[in-house]
Amino acid sequence: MPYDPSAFPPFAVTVDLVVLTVRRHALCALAVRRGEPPFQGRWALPGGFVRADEDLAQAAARELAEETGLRVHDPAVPAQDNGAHLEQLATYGDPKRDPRMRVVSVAHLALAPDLPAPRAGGDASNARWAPVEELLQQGGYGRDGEPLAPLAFDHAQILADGVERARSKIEYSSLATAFCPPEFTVGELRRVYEAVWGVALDPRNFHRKVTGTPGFLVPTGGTTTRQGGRPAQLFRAGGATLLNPPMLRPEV
Amino acid sequence: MPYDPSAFPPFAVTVDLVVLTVRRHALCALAVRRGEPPFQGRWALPGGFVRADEDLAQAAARELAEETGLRVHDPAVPAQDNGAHLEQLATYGDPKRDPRMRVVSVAHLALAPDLPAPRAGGDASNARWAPVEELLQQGGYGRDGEPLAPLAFDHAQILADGVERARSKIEYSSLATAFCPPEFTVGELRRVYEAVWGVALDPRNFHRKVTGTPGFLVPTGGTTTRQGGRPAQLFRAGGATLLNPPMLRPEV
DNA sequence: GTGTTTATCGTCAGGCAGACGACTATGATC
DNA sequence: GATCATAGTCGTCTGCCTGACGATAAACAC
Repeated sequence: MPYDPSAFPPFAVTVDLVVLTVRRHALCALAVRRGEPPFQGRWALPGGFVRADEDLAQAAARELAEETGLRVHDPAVPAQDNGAHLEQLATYGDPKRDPRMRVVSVAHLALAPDLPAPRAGGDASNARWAPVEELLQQGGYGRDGEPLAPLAFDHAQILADGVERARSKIEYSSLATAFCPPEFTVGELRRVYEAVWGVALDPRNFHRKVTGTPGFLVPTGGTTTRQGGRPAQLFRAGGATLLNPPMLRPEV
Repeated sequence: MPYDPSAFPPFAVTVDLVVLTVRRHALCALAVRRGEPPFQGRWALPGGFVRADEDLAQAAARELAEETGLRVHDPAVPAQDNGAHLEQLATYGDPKRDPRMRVVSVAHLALAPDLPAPRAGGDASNARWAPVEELLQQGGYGRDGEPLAPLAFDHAQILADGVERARSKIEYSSLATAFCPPEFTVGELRRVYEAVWGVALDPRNFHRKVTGTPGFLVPTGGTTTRQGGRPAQLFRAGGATLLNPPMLRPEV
């Protein structure tokens, strides 16, 4: 198959970001409001073109930094929590997914601790954290009375895929700690699982599981009472990335 | 961010295929020999350009049919085994991965039963099934005395990612049946797991596990002795796609 | 028949998870 | 200060699943 430059159609390649965080007991995603057609005024996932000299992961990290100020966690510095988790999610290339031209989008999934406030070029009204159920639900009205319109393009599908990836991945990996601040309690970690899965977990069994898994949590020695009640031990994420055996989400 | 056509660089988009099968107790991948530079004469994964009006999955299915004659299993006809399993794997877009131009490749993973013989445009010498260890190993000589050169482009990485995906996915899904003919025995299925994981499994525990998982296997009523020894029951793949609890590969 | 191969059924002990009781240590309220 | 509410932590018990492995069954080769 010769690589005749006239033999292949040109594509635009973008990265789209599913940025997830946990706020007020709910799994939330970052959404930005589109400023121009198509889908003008509708909410969409943040994203942008891949530049000529950029790798896909670089482009995703750049977009993430532009939208949130987050830096990407460097796997070479495991002990230091220096940013968000970022991984490639999937690629979407339906010929009609963008009405103007042929665009292939490489979606990425980012997991971040709760952040102060989104910034999209400094305009806060054009970026927000929204519960994923609200973004995926069609029709009706959001918490602020705004009518719920589906996300632009195929972004509802991308978001759904990203949420499902996150939900399944925290089962067998230590990725849930990416939603937590550098130091956190077992209860805070449990509330992350509960928000992502949308279920209630038994605090005692959860405590036994996460503290009994070698390398998952490392006690820092400190305690906190920021959640009220009895002071809780503080932990950092340990070096283990895979949980074996996994923590399976309850069925139904 | 305006979609000014002059604002984004044009990309070529290809699909590359990791086609896996099990032959003679070994996990094998389809490799094709490159006919022109770069990497002329080297082995590579099959693949090709995505056409202007094609979805990514369509392009991958078309390439798979061109290279192997396989049709893709239609999920809408679960009971009928009408082809191979095909899923998107990951996307590779390093700016230097192709020395000629900017190419983004959307890799797909295909799992197929053992096939008669590969065909690459009718020329058998330019396509072959090779054990994945041989394709991933650098230096030395293959079984036929041919010197082992690394796969072209970043295809060794793509192959490694595809193999790891297959190895982990048969843990928690019924996907291993995609390596089997429409009717198969428990022993044949076990040999698939053994080949993919490269380990030996206890036949008794394996039998208990797969026959005890509801919806995994459906007895057809027939038996066969094609493996020698006592006749074995024949099964088809059941409707279940997820195994819960999973069948974990033995550690180390 | 004897030996070999493969399939299939059973048994047993250990590990792990779900259900849940009990106790501890803080802040809030009266 | 006593009481209450809240959250954290330690145990116990039971049932399920798995790994290790014995035993039997049904074919073929000689």
